[in-house]
Amino acid sequence: MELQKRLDYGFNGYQVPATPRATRSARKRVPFKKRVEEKRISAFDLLATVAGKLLLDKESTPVSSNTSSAEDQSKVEKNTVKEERRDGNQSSKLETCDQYSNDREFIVSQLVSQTNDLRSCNFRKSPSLKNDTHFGLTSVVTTSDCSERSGVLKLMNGKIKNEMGSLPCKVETGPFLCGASGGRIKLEFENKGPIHEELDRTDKLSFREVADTCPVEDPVVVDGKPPLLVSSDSSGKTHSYGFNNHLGSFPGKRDDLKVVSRDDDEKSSGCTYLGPIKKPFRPTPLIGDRRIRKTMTSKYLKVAPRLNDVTLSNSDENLKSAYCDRSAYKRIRSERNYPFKKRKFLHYSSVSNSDGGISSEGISDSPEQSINGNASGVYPKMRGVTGESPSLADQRKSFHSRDSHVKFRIKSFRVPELFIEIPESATIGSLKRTVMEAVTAILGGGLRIGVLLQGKKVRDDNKTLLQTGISRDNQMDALGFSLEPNPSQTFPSHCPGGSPLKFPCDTPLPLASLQEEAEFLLETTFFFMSLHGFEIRSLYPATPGLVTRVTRDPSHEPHMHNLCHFVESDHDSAPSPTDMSLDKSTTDSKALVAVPAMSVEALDVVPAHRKSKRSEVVQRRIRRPFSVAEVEALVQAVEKLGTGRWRDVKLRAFDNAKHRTYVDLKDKWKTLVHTARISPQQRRGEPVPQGLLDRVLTAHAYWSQQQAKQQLKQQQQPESCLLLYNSTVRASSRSDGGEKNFG
DNA sequence: CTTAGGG
DNA sequence: CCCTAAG
Repeated sequence: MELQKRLDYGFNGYQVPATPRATRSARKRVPFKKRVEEKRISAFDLLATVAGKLLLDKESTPVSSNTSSAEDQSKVEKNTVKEERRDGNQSSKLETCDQYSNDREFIVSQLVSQTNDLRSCNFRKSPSLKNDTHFGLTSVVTTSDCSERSGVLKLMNGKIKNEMGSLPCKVETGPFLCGASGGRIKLEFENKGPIHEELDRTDKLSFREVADTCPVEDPVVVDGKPPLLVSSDSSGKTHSYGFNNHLGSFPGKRDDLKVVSRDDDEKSSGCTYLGPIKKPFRPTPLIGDRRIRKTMTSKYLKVAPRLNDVTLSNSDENLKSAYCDRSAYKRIRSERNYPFKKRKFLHYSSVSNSDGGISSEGISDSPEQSINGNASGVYPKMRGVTGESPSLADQRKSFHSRDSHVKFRIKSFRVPELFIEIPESATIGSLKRTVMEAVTAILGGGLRIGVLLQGKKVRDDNKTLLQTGISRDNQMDALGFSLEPNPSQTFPSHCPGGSPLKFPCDTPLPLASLQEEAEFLLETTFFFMSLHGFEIRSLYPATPGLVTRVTRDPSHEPHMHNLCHFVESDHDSAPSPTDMSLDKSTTDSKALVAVPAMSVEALDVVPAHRKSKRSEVVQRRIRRPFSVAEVEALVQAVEKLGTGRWRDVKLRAFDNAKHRTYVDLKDKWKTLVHTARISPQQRRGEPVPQGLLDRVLTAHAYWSQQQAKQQLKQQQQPESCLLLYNSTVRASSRSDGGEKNFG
């Protein structure tokens, strides 16, 4: 047999399209690699910055001036990414962070699979599935050895757990403080190991909160179940005030979501957010691409504000805003089809409405505010000493008496809930990327920190912690932090029809750089993730400093592998992502689109001018050489239909081959012709029977001739056309129906 | 969306 | 297999 030569254009792999058409159109054309160049690392800086902000070290001398005077430096020691899935009615974590030794937790996201999505992967169906995304940052004060951190990505039972390794970076947070500015804020993040200075302090307490749990005092907690777990540091040496911040899950309106119907267990968990979304993450509107324009119909991840969440709050404003959001959302959806492909960018949804959408004034006092923040989990709560042991309390007291420093420890921020819709046939790589994108969108919009005290937003940045009362024990429980969209990123001008939406503009806190940082945050994060579970590292240019620090944890591979196998099994035996782990191709974004719930307005509002297209991680489809059988089918179809009707060929012979588009078939034919013309020795790949190749040449010659005649026909006068036509019919013994039959 | 072609 | 211009 002769070897078939394969034309190799140098691509390493492709992703398998879930749906040929949609997939194809959804595919990104811009190499992710090109876009993810410059500021990868800065993303982590942002992370560190955010975390750093929350790690406050108040000094005895209050500064009346602006917070800008404060100098912050932080080193990020560790970052852990986790994705957790909650079980339907039980707001229990399916999987708790097994490594709390890691001070820094980055809980990324949860996946919601829809009815028809990834069933084979054991994903729960949307209705019963509740997903929460957590984005947590924790300062490092642990004695555990963090020098070597390995990122881990686990995907099991619809749950992706990723633990990131070290994220080394130093961040200087200038002007902005976390709400209370009077004091000087010192940010300290250690890259390696524990911060020794703090280890010895006995006046610190560390608290850990279960990811899904909500603050006890949280108004939203309907069941009254205390979600918060308080734990002292196991090391016994490190004591600090720790708290978890939760960005409430983004409320998505069920009606609007085709994807997932959510359960109400969130209420019990008290982590739902109802505020309007103000800040959209800038979408990547590649509006210019006509192809993508139409494609966005069904495949995408949606995150929408939940109406029912709104009901939790009493405030008319909230309801109103929610309503507005909803209508806005509808409007958007109806009027706009966002290109599926382009929807790489999830819109950043704002966690708090306090800044803008709602009247800025009444918010702080309104009951719903607290409800929102607490219940929705939007506002991270600083865990108080609830249930703290006497000794601990004493320690803390002594601490306070000793000096006026207040230590904050933020265990994590919760990322808003994500909804992801992905075709059953989607690859694991697609799933990964989808999650990635969703998280990226949320985190990439630029963040700022909001401080909540007793459910009220502390707007005066110049107040000292002391003045605010944050330093008092009784206030600690009521202290919360929120991640909020950066106001500066909103672009009112982009609002459709002079959008009714208002954007926060009260706080100039965010640094321009912060936004930038935010954009790269996830990107960078995923860089690390890619080293582990996501296997997308090839997409990112190596970042020596970072890369070297992260080690791959093989133990996590199995999960991914299994899933991959599952998904891939539907198709031909394409190499599973695992197999191609080192390859560039891993993710398939075609059928996947992520749409942040809060981003409804964001879509309208957000400009896409951002240079960052980092989320466009779309990779090539996985390469799937044609089998002899396929070639046979192709040849047969082409013999019948000719070389100019690839769509028909597709329909005729590859209708059920989802991964073969007509373009693919056309390309294959091209290569077949080429193969047939070259010597057998030059051919590569699976040998194609010579007989088949002969037919290829024959058919190609025939149809080429036909094509030429066609053109001649058109150029010449009608008469000659008829003549030509007649002669052609005779010569080629056409079959009826205009299809050619080759013996 | 399809074709046709270059990469 | 990707990307795009054209229709």
